Amino acid sequence: MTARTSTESARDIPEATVARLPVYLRALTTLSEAGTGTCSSEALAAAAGVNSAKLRKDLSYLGSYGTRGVGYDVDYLRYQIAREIGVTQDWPVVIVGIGNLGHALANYSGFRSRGFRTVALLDADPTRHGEMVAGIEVQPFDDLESIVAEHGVAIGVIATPAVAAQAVADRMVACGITSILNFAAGVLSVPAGVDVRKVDLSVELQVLAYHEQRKAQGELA
Amino acid sequence: MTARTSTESARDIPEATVARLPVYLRALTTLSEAGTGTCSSEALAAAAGVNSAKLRKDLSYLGSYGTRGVGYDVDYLRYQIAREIGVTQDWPVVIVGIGNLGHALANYSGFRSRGFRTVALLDADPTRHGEMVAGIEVQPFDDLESIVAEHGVAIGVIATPAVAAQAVADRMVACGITSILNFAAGVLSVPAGVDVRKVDLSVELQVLAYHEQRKAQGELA
DNA sequence: TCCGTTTTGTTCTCCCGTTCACAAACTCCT
DNA sequence: AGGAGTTTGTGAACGGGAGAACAAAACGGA
Ligand SMILES: NC(=O)c1ccc[n+]([C@@H]2O[C@H](COP(=O)([O-])OP(=O)(O)OC[C@H]3O[C@@H](n4cnc5c(N)ncnc54)[C@H](O)[C@@H]3O)[C@@H](O)[C@H]2O)c1
Ligand SMILES: NC(=O)c1ccc[n+]([C@@H]2O[C@H](COP(=O)([O-])OP(=O)(O)OC[C@H]3O[C@@H](n4cnc5c(N)ncnc54)[C@H](O)[C@@H]3O)[C@@H](O)[C@H]2O)c1
Repeated sequence: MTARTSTESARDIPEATVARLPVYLRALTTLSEAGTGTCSSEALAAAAGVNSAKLRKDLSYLGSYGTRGVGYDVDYLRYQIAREIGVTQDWPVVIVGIGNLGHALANYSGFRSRGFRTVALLDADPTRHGEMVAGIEVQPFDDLESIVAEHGVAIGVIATPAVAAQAVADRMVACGITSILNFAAGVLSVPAGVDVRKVDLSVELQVLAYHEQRKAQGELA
Repeated sequence: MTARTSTESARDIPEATVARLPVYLRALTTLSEAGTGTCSSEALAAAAGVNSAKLRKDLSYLGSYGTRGVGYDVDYLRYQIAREIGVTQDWPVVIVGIGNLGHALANYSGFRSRGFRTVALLDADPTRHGEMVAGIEVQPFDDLESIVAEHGVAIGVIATPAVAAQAVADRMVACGITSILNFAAGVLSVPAGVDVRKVDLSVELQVLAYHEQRKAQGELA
């Protein structure tokens, strides 16, 4: 239902912009680590791989954090974007399905360093229980409810086979998870108010194949 | 350069549509396996998780493969989409960087079944050489050129740390690879004519966090 | 053969996102 | 203090994609 109340918080930022903010954040972190104190929209845009006009417009949705004639203070802007995205706080995450992909995700250090803390690894297969992955013990999927309640988990990752994905999503939603990152193929149906993002590597490769095929066709002209 | 010659092949399909064709393809495969011979745009759209008008418009770019009053022949449409995307043929692929993620990718059966054949696993770390992953031996990264030449590889996957990604991409491009799927963070710069698609899991999680934060804010109203 | 029903293919309109272009604002130099 | 040079923030034009709506086409039954 999500009743979209009147206060509806501050301004709302276009989806396309939201998807780019993390990219800017990473570029700023790189610049900061390189010792850069200030940068122009042109320089930051180059580092992020976008058009500078687009970058400025994106940043303008957050407020006026730059100085005309000078540019942006790297650390200040970085903090503002991090705050806007919500990665100044720590987000507890559960990963369900500790197979090939689940192992890789659990071992990935990039999540922790960006404000996401894996609080549990869950799998339905009893033979996997007790295994330690990246310092965390694999637990039964049935522990989901208690873990979510205990840690206040809002974000869940699904790395199970496609056939199990909908059932896993249903359980997640039922116990209060409102954001899901799904690696399984197929469409997940969830109630309004729950966000789902899907990562589908096959689609990516197939899009590449399409363009590749067109290049090949063009060559015999 | 890619000189975009005059013939420029048939009609060109909007990018947004190209990205959805693989989704339709998967939905059709599922329907076919379930024994469905014919389906309406409404039914297929539901299976693919999109609007039916959008689906029909997408399909109209390929041609008129439906029958008014009846719908689409599942297997026929499936073949037409597969042909358009280019997955009726077999695409040889190399994966570079056989760490956490590289292992998961190599073990993933979904690629093979969709027309992508992993012909080599490459890593710069000598201690990994000789290891068998999914029936393929990990080879030195320096074998890249000979493997690409031998198998006519056009698509490369980068699963190395971010610092190595640009160098790997350069080597790939130099030996004739024209499509890259990149899992490493940061921006790859490649010459015109080379397609790069990037998968960034941190970005996905951060977008979820943004919306999650907004939901939380709304609640205290 | 003719009419009602179903469903496609396409046209039209609207909206979101991208990009251009420029005034406003700030710095630095003289 | 003033002018030249920079760079931001934004108004406006533009392009592409999403969805509604409908005419054209096929089918089935009488
Ligand atoms: N491996 C990859 O590189 C890759 C790439 C793209 C997509 N995917 C997708 O990601 C998913 C996982 O892939 P994978 O290669 O890790 O598969 P996998 O078979 O190695 O792992 C799946 C895990 O999920 C567990 N599981 C099964 N049903 C479950 C349930 N109901 N509840 C909890 N856990 C359950 C299994 O025990 C297993 O450990 C698949 O849907 C796959 O299509 C994987
Ligand atoms: N593991 C994940 O779930 C995950 C998630 C998101 C993004 N990523 C990204 O994917 C990439 C790989 O992640 P990972 O966890 O597998 O890292 P990893 O360190 O486990 O593996 C990297 C592999 O690349 C090899 N390598 C390093 N330099 C190389 C070079 N120049 N040429 C060839 N091979 C080289 C290393 O020997 C190692 O085997 C990283 O950029 C990471 O940020 C990983």
